[in-house]
Amino acid sequence: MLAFCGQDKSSVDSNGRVKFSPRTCSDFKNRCNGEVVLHCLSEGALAVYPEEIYMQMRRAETRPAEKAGSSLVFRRNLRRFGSLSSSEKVSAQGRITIPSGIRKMLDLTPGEEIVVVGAEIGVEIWNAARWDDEIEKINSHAEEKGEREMKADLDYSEGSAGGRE
Amino acid sequence: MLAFCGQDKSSVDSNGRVKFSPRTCSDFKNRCNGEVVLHCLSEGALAVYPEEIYMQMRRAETRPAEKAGSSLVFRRNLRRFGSLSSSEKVSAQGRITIPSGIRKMLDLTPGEEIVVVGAEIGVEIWNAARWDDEIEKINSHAEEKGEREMKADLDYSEGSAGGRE
DNA sequence: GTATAATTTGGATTATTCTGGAACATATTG
DNA sequence: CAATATGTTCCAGAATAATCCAAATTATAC
Repeated sequence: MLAFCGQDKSSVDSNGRVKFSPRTCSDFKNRCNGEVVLHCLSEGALAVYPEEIYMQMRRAETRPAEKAGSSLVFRRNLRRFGSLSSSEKVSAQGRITIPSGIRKMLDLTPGEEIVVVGAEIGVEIWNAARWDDEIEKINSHAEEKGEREMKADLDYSEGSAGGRE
Repeated sequence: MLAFCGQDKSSVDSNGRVKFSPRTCSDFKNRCNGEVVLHCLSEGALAVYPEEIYMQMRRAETRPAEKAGSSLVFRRNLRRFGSLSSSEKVSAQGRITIPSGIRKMLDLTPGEEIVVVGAEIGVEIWNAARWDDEIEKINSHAEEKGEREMKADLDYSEGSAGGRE
């Protein structure tokens, strides 16, 4: 059975909390016993990853201390992941509290309509309006890519009489 | 005997559910005991694949966590497959529920006329009007390709008297 | 240092939606 | 024409979502 998939509409409660669907809850329960990392993405959503997944993501950075001494780009990268990530635990009621510092940044303030989106390795929490923009971008990109593939298929047959294979 | 072939007209019930034909039901029963993955395609239909088929499709992605940390394209890909896919089980009555989040996106809202189309590795659920457009596109593409092939065949014989082979 | 207030957290209750199944109607085949 | 298989509709039970409230912890002021 697929983990971390689908979309769930929800909202931020008056205390800045979000409740996950039962599906998502059990996915987190199974994978990491509810131990997650919240990470603020530059595209404007809050990623929620099992702790282990986040560790893998950061393990990609090797020898950070050495690089940090000489590279501003690298220091800013450490800073970005450090300041915009934090550990949380999904509560017994299946809720997490969004850190107040990043609520305004992501339009996830109390009362806002949100969408919890599966991303295979974890989920993402989007402001509903922002998600509409994002899915539109994703779809139009995929469409354009498809159109180009169809065009290439026609051009291909022109170049090789008898067709492919 | 061919699996996942042909077309069946049907409709979406008041609760957003679709009933498969007995043929399609037994195809899913045989292949995957009814465990399927629904995936929203960019061309505007809902693909229904046996879970194993979908897993093969996605196994192409290796080391997803590491790539996700540094690539927007990669994150959007995870997001696309994650948010637009979900596990379902064909019920004892041969029905599946279309996730509400993707109903509007695909014009598969309650009451809509639909067509369940065989696609060899699984089936696709199309809004009836959209399916008419799609089959038109498929046919005209094939026609155009045929025309170009015939033309290329002429050009070929021009260059080498005696024809090919 | 203590008491009060405010904020946060966890839980329980109520209302709504969803799911599965049964019953009935329709179509098809022998 | 009858019998079987299929499609459709409707309803009851269950699961889920939303709201509200109480307890606890923290912060602040005196």
